[in-house]
Amino acid sequence: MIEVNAPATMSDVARVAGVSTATVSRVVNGHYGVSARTIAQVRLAIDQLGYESSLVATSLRRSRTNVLGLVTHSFQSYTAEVLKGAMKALSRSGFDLIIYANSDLYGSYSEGWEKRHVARLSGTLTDGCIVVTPWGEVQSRTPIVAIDPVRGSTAHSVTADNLAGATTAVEHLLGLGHRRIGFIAGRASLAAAWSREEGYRAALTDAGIPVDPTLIGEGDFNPESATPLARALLQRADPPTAIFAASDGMALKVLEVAAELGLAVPGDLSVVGFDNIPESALTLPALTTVDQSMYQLGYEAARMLKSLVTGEWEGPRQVVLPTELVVRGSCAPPRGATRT
Amino acid sequence: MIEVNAPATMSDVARVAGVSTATVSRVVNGHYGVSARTIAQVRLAIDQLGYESSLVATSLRRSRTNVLGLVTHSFQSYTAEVLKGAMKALSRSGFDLIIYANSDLYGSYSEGWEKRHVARLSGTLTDGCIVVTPWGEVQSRTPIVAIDPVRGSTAHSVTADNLAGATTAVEHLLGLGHRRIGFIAGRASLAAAWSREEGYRAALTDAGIPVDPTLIGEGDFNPESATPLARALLQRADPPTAIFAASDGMALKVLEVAAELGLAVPGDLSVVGFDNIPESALTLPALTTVDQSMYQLGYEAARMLKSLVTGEWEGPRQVVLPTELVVRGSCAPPRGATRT
DNA sequence: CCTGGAAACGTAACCGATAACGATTGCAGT
DNA sequence: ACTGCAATCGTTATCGGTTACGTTTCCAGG
Repeated sequence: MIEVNAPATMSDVARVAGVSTATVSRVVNGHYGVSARTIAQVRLAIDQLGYESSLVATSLRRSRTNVLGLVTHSFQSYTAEVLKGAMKALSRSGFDLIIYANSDLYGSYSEGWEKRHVARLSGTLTDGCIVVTPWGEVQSRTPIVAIDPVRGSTAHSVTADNLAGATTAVEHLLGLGHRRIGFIAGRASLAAAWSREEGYRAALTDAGIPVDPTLIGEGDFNPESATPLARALLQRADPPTAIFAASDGMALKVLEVAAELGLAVPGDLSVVGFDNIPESALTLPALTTVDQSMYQLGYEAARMLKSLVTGEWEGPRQVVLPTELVVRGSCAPPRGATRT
Repeated sequence: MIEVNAPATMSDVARVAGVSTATVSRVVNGHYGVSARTIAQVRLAIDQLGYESSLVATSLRRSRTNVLGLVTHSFQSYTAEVLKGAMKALSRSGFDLIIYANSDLYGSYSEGWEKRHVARLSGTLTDGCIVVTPWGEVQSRTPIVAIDPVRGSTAHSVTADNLAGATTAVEHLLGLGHRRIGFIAGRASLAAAWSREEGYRAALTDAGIPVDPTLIGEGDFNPESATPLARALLQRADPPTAIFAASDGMALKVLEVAAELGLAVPGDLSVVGFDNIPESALTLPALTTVDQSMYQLGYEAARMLKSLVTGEWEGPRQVVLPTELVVRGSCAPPRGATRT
């Protein structure tokens, strides 16, 4: 293999092999209609020049590119899990994955980021896109699969069973004897946030406890949003004995506020989160939370998108994956209560 | 904004605005030579059609694309840290980031993956690439920055101060009174592995302790490689009282083997790792290790690559970042020894 | 009124690859 | 030798933009 300065192009290969670019293209793509001798010549030239076909040129010309895109608002620890799962689903499938992050939009909280990202990719580069936690509906000429879609979306999506997970979490607190349970909600437009709140309401209602709207704080999944809400809940004359937060990030902030106010966890206050991010195992006490496997979400999303692109998807438009309660140290019976 | 099925192309905009595509291009790219009235017309058409320029077409024609690439062998939890750091360095710089993962190569341990990935991107899509832990030298027409390069590489790179980190780790063990310290090495071709072994040797030599080659196991950073090596070390007639592993992944396997052999950590055996991956804080006992900030590595690599592309890089070819010893519970003085 | 030159804009080649189509070759059958 | 049909291969238009270059417009100055 000869290392050249400028990367070899298809016409370089064609010149060296003494054929036309069309023939090189046919060899590269395994099309019919090339003699064995010519194939060998072209292969040789390709090896000599270290030729690798340009993703860009191929994408521009072809309708199918065999590349799937993934766009995300920001990179978190769970993003790596999603990517791992997606790559597992794609391994040796012939589909490559491109993750695109725009430097202007990254980290800023501007509406419509997912549309712009997808538009940039789906013009010609990718055959379809996975969108992680979109804030709005995303449309595209090519298939889209959302992980954690917006509420009311009928588009293709993969999501955890947030309703059941939240119900289980609150039932866990109820089982410990809690009766006044606060809730810190997520970004209202997201289906995940809505389902988790529904689970909270359902568990209480099923236990015959009326839902007290003043015990619900309107967070937005952004951890910082939880701090003032937790403060407000815990400084009331009649504070809740437990708080269920719609995400681990927010639950961690609840722990911070509790420490700041001199409340012992789980002695004075029980806390439950949702997501099971790695950090929640590291706090003291470790956070009881609801696990949703981001790996699994990534895996299913990629599998679904792949089938959508090839036109062989048979499953439902919306895939729901199970969740699991992870009991750690942040919950205990309320003061002066006996375990029911 | 009208939602159309097929994404609007530049000639669509040109037709609607009643100008040529060249003029649209000039407006989009802010070039001189367009009247204010025409600019307004074109802007209007762009908004009406929801036009977004095609990354692919632009890349193909232009030499500069303002997109940087990042390629990695696999997605790990630390990969997200690298990405976070890189995006921080790139935010509002005008450079976007593309991460490319090939489904054929992913997870398989085939030589030359980094070359193929980079070739795929640098043909035309990106202005430069960050390569995370390459296994070989990577060449390209466009600038390359390696995170954790191969040994002996003179190319641009960012790496942690592995030598100092390893030295500190072993000095910590020596300070506790250990004299027979085993070492499980990493993939020999990587500079990081070599430096960590050098640090191990240097610390021992400085303490006047001869290096015993039979106490060194040849791992490859793959956690599984450590299991038989740890077993061999610990089942000797004269086992070491401490083991320093060149990565946390391997150190965690050492803990497993110790448990399997009925050895108490840190009572019977002290263990130190390297990397400070999230999991090392979760084990019982938690792993003492050397922290290298992957966030910082990603940040510096992106900053360097950006400057390299714009031609304004003034710093050294190789950037070295400090490390820090994180003392947790996996180390104690050896049995029957007093702290020196 | 005429000329010169800059500003504004269109035309067309081009980036690297693909694919429809046309041209050439080889060979079997008459 | 001639026809006919495959198999093989080259030509060329094309994907969506960018840009060198040419053309037109417009206005100031002589």
